[in-house]
Amino acid sequence: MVFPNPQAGRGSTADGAAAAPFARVKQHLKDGLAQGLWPPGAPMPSEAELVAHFGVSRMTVNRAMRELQAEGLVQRTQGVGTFAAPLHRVSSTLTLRDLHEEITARGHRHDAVVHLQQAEPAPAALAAQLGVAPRARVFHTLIVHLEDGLPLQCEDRYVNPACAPGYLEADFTRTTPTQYLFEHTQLWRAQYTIESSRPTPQEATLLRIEPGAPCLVVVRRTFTRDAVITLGRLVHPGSRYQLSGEFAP
Amino acid sequence: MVFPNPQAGRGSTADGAAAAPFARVKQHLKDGLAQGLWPPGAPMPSEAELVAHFGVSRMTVNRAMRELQAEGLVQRTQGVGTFAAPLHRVSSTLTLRDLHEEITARGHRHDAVVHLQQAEPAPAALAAQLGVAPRARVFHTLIVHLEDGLPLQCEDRYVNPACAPGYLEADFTRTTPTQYLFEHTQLWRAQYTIESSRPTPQEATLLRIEPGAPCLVVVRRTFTRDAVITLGRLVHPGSRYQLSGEFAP
DNA sequence: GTACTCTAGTTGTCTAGACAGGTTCAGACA
DNA sequence: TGTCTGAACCTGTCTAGACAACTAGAGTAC
Repeated sequence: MVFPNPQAGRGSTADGAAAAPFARVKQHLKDGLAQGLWPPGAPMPSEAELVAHFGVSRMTVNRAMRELQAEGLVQRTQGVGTFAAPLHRVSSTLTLRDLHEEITARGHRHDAVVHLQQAEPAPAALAAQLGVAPRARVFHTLIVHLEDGLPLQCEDRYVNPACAPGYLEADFTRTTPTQYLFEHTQLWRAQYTIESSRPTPQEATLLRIEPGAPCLVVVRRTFTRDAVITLGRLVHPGSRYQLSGEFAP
Repeated sequence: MVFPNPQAGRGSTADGAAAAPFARVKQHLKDGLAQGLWPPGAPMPSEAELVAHFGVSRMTVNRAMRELQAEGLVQRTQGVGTFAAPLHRVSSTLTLRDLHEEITARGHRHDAVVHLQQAEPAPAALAAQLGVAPRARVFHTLIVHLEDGLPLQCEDRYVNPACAPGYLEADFTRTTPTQYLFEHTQLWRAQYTIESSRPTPQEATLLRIEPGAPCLVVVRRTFTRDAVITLGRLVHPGSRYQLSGEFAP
């Protein structure tokens, strides 16, 4: 079994020798993987080998390996061994932040205009998606969010009354539905789709964009352990909004 | 300090008592968090308390807590304690799969039409983004991917020749640039943005859509540890393509 | 040749104890 | 009143050893 040079690609001191055992072992393995010392699928040193090589206890080596496995860098099989993971897929944690947070984090002003906040009978298709009886009353809000006065998001949202009975009394000029639902429901699971499409005529008017302008549309459904909490359609002018993310091993 | 009922919300047997110590402790804590027993910011039991309550060793409790921290469910501060994490952000791992994989996984046929595969001098702006000298030669491909004969993605890509010298010789009707670069470079970091915009006239023609049709545009940059590997603009007709993802604690 | 058993090697898990480093707060002291 | 000190408590880390579960391959009996 081969070992990468612990000094490669880093400063000369304060790491290879003096560092804590766990950090030393884990960094050594990450370095080796980054350098391509163990190509995808290749067997990596066993825990016993690393114990002997570093003079640390097996628990320490085991923790390093377990964390690399959690990070998707290696694959382990009991009774067989540890192998460098086949190439990391380009994936990333995409965070759908609360819009209020996002705008204020940019140092801008967030305003919300509530166009609709009422209970109404759900059409059959919507009722099915929310998991309520057809024609049952559901809560409906239509809110436009502005960043420094410019419309950034049109939020059309239906809420299951059973999950958030007080939803119609909330003041959505002071808090966002996202935040309200976070605080008043037990969020358990969320689904979303992201697509590009044209706004409806109403959305175009509310967002003050031309009717055919491309929009980034996020449809989000959130669930408690058992029921659907809310179904939201978030429409953003393509010219004013983009999602971004990053991935690193 | 309070403890949730370990049986709540689950089947009656085979878990609370017989399960392995580590799994038992971790599930207990996750249950309590899911039930809202420790609201965001509330102090959770200390390791010593959990050791006494479960009759396990501290290493076991520590591992459970450390993993919950890695999952973002709790926050820990040395000398202070462990606290339930403030609101779980709705975040999710968004996987940008290789398009070939994605199409074949749906049971459809994938074809690629290579419109351009050549070296050309990089304009200043592009050179800066790729980290090469202005007017240096870079590799350029323009490929349209089709799903069952229908254009699904227009892939306009620039590649740093230093990272993938053989790029121009690859047969991109048989493999995708994404896959080629995965196999021939040391991917280290990736950035992407997702936005909605109109296609360029050329893209509209290649994708066989009307000029003003909304498109989902993903711009992706990938890096080795030191250099930019590639810069790609992936344009998808909004009517034919959407991203989706899911989040669960 | 086939089927079985045994063994060496590997990861998975757990324990009991130890020390280090950090925070908080009460109490002593000036 | 203000400041320092020390105790109590917390997490962070590491060790040495143990047993369990699993796999792959060598060897053996049929």
